[in-house]
Amino acid sequence: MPAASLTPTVAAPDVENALGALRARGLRATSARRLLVEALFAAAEPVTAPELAAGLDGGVPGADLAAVYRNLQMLERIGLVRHTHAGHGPALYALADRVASEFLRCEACGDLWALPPSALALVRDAVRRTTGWEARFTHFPLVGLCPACAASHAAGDTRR
Amino acid sequence: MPAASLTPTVAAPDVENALGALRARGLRATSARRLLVEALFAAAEPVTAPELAAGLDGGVPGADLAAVYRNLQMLERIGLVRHTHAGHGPALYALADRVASEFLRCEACGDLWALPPSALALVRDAVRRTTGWEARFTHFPLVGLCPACAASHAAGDTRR
DNA sequence: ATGCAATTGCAACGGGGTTGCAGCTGCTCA
DNA sequence: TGAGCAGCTGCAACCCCGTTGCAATTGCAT
Repeated sequence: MPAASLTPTVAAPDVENALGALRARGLRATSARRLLVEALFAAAEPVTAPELAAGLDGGVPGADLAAVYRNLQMLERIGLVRHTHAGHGPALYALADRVASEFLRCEACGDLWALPPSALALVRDAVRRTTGWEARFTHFPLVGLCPACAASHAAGDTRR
Repeated sequence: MPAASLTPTVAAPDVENALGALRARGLRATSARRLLVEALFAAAEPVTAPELAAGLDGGVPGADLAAVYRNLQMLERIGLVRHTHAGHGPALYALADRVASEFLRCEACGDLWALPPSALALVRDAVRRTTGWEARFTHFPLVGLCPACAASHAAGDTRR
């Protein structure tokens, strides 16, 4: 099943509002979901599902990873949440209206840059002109070498 | 451990030559490796490790997946082999001097395009100019929407 | 309050790949 | 030619990231 994260973004100013968005769609505002949404609002940066599950243990019953995944998936279907694949590790989740849309990941040092959507407009233009594709660097990053690694690589670097 | 597949490509005209490249580095040309290299030479397109292991059962002892992975890794370190991540499935391996260097993957329909390295020169230029990065679409593809999906998406598509 | 479908929590599973280790085997050197 | 010994193999167990099945629970509309 392809077609992921192409849902329009939904912005929620706060936890109550986000839960309201669920109820409006006939979904239930359960305590597990409240905790998850609170954790997402509390997170400064995109976080992994295990991190979210770990952070959720403010509730007595241990936060279940499977439920976290299910709920993240549902929140993403709704448009409240978005995730990115930043390398080989687990995906990073964040409230949809918070993510700085575009990512670059360095293949050599692993560094991840987050850029405002406008920053790569020229790149998207070039892709459109030369291939007809509509490039998106939100769900999967643009991969390459960051300036530092590109430099050390151009000079005959001696790593390894 | 980042830093993958940045080794310079090594071309081997045939199986004997490839095995020679191993010996030249103090590595052993074992029968398992011979079978693997033969399978790679026989493959018309990039193949997965499980496919390689399955194809290797010309030898009496069943080809071991773990050994296949270890040997692919080693061949890649040497520069004889390269792999690409074409979506969510397993990685695709091929002889380094055979891969059509650049890939585009459609997030909506899953389609994968392979383009000659020159095709994305302008894109790499745009990336370099606007970010200072050296983009590479060989190991991880450029992700976005293919022309068809971009069109149906622009029109208010009703999928889902 | 009551009913009942939506959810949870737990455990088991699945794909993709890595690792530990005992035993086998290319390769080098006498 | 064959002995010695790293370098490998094959097997099984394991790890990570998620997903799924299912019985028990719980929102929430009535």
